[in-house]
Amino acid sequence: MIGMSDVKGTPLFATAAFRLGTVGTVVADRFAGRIAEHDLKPKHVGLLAALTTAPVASQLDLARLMGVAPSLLVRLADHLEDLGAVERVRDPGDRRRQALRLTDRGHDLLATCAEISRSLDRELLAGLSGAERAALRTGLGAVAGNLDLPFD
Amino acid sequence: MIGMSDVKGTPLFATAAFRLGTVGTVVADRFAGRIAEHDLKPKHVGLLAALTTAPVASQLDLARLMGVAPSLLVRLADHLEDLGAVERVRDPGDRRRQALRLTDRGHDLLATCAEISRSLDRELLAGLSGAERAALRTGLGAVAGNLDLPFD
DNA sequence: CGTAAATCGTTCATATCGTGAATGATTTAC
DNA sequence: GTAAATCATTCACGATATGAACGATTTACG
Repeated sequence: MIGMSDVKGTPLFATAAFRLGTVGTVVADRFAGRIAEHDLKPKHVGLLAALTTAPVASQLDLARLMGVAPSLLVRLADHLEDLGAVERVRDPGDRRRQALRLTDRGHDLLATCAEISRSLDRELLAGLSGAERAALRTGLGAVAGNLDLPFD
Repeated sequence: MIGMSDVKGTPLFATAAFRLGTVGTVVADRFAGRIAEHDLKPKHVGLLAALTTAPVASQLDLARLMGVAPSLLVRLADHLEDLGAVERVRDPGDRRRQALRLTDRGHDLLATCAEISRSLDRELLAGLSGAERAALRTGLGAVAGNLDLPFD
């Protein structure tokens, strides 16, 4: 009976890949709508968040971490600098490198985004038990690990 | 002691919103990479998939279902028509309406995408027990429901 | 040493994607 | 039977991400 299960295979709608892709996209869009009033886009928040795990990092390292082109990271950093959320500091040991540093305002903005995320969670997770929420969270964490995403 | 829990709140990285947004985005990107050789983008697959639940539907209905502008749906349908995956058929009862119908080739393409999704699942879910996978799937289904996404 | 190659940040041109406004054909309301 | 609404479509536009080119700096190595 080897291979008896999955003869037809999981239907497309039921795959984790399909559900993650569709649900993730609309969640990201909704998140984008809420942070727009703070002049932020999801990638800006991703950059701010990356700076909390790697307090100071070169722009190129950050670009690789986020999986975006270096030229894009420049513009993200420019915008965050305009907002006063990050500062560029030349690495004295290697003057090519621009390290990004979170300012107090950057921390504040990040705290605001965290509150928005929690508020979004209340809507997304409505009707789920505590155990179900925990299972979803750890499941997402495991998938993130398989994708080499830098989560805690 | 009202409000004692969540004094600091769930950290941003641990929120479902943040994890869904980030993980979902990279999963969607990876999926996009795999279907590219078939001349498809995620939205094309979404349209094909929508046609399996509503076998024939007007383009405007489909646009609303997918949450995209009607003008975009025209271009998605154009491309799928070029690929021979869908046919436009005028509704005889209301000749303004163009109904989209999946062709055999469309069904084939969708089956290919389903196989790609299952293959992606094997990577995303590596290391998760059967129970964990099931919990993740139902959790995603529940979130999809809270977002009014049309899943089974 | 000193020159060649690599690295980092930046700018720029370009491709792509999604939207909203305008248009034409058809249908519905009154 | 005329006016308003609906559907599909085209078009111009904004926004986003990329890769190529460039200047400044650093590293490798004859």
